[in-house]
Amino acid sequence: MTIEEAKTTRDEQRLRDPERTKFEILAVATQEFANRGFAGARVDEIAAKTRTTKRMIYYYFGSKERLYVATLEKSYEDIRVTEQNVDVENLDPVTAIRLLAEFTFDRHEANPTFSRLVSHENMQNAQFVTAASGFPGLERPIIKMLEQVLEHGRADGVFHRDIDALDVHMLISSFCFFRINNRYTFAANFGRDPVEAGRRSIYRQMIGDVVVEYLTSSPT
Amino acid sequence: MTIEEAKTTRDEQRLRDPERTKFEILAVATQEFANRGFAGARVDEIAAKTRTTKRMIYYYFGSKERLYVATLEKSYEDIRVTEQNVDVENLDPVTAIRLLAEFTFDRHEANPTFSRLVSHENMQNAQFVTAASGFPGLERPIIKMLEQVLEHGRADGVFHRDIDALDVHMLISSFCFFRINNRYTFAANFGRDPVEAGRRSIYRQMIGDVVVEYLTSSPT
DNA sequence: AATATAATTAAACAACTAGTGAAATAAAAT
DNA sequence: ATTTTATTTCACTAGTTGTTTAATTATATT
Repeated sequence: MTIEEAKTTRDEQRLRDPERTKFEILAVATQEFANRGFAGARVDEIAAKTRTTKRMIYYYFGSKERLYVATLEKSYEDIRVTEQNVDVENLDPVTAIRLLAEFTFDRHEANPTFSRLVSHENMQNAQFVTAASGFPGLERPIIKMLEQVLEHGRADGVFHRDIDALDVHMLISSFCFFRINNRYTFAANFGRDPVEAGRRSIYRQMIGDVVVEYLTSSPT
Repeated sequence: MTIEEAKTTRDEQRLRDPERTKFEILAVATQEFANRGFAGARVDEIAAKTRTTKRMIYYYFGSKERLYVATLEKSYEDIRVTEQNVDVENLDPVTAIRLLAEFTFDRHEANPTFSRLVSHENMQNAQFVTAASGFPGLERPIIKMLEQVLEHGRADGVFHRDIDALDVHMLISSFCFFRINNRYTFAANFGRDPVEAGRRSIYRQMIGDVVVEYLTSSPT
């Protein structure tokens, strides 16, 4: 269900739908928190962008902070679900690792909201992500997949680097994250918008090449 | 002059020192804006952490926004100065590019404040960096150096990739930036703090290897 | 030394913001 | 038919926050 669906479907059958109300609040709040951060977001503004009222936000979520945490949890859960749909089981390691890199590349581009939430969390030392340990979606499927591909690649003798899944993930994520999240200052500083449509395929191939060349090369 | 110097030197000779007052406000404001962002920072808090009063901030900087822009300008200028002190003129291209990568790596670690300011700027679509065009420090020395090294490397036949300085810079910066700025969520999500002292040399070498292997490998 | 200028302090203002309380309404569930 | 639950309205508080008015005093100038 998208926000638009939730909005348009409303009132057609039921005048009251707690699930839909909660969903809409959460969806709007996610956008607001992603765009302005926890401190910058305004409860009144979130309420105004929903079909419901500020009072309902407190009715269902209790406080601005609990609403914020709820958006974080939902966003992490969504990422986990997305990653579960990737399958590189039967591919050769080089193809598989490139595919995982491209998947992460696409995910960042398709869902900048998540990256923005993450960025804001880091700017406040991840206080809410850390506080809510037992956070759902913390075992990220992508890591398991990377581990298998790396093991496979080493067994086949095509990967020669002594590096584990977490660091490969960091290498891939950093590039994809930076391209999306630092788009504006990069464009302002260097006169090149890295998210410009025409350059997309260049960067998508680039991160794949970077990872493949690194893993397949030998330490000196 | 550091903040500490400005604080301790104060009052020894003169009770009033506009330059020192301005400097201290700017230094404290930079920390506050870097830590909390423009919206999250509090003028009262900035004032409280200086030796002077809130009124002086308005006396010298006019508004919170102009103070913020001043910290941005100062920070960019500092980076430019730092980059000007790098010299890779007489090194072979592979050594030079690795040195530039390591320089950027070190710079991010030594100055997380700048990265945080940049991150916050991006979260608000770089509205202030963009607005203040004619911004000082926008021609970054590192780009010129990368251009020369890349040209040299291609002339020598050791670099085979068709990639320009800006994209190499993005590859290097993204890794260094992510390691520092996404430290907290990365640690919370994956149980590994990428800024932990013991892992520093691994990542420092890794970004060098990644860039060198990518540039020296051939497109397929 | 007298005066003017610039730096500094103290306090107040006005707008904003998260959260609450209370009361009323009515759709759904029982 | 009755109870429960979801929803709206709206005024209000208590605390915060960016900004300003006015008075004070150190330093520079004449």
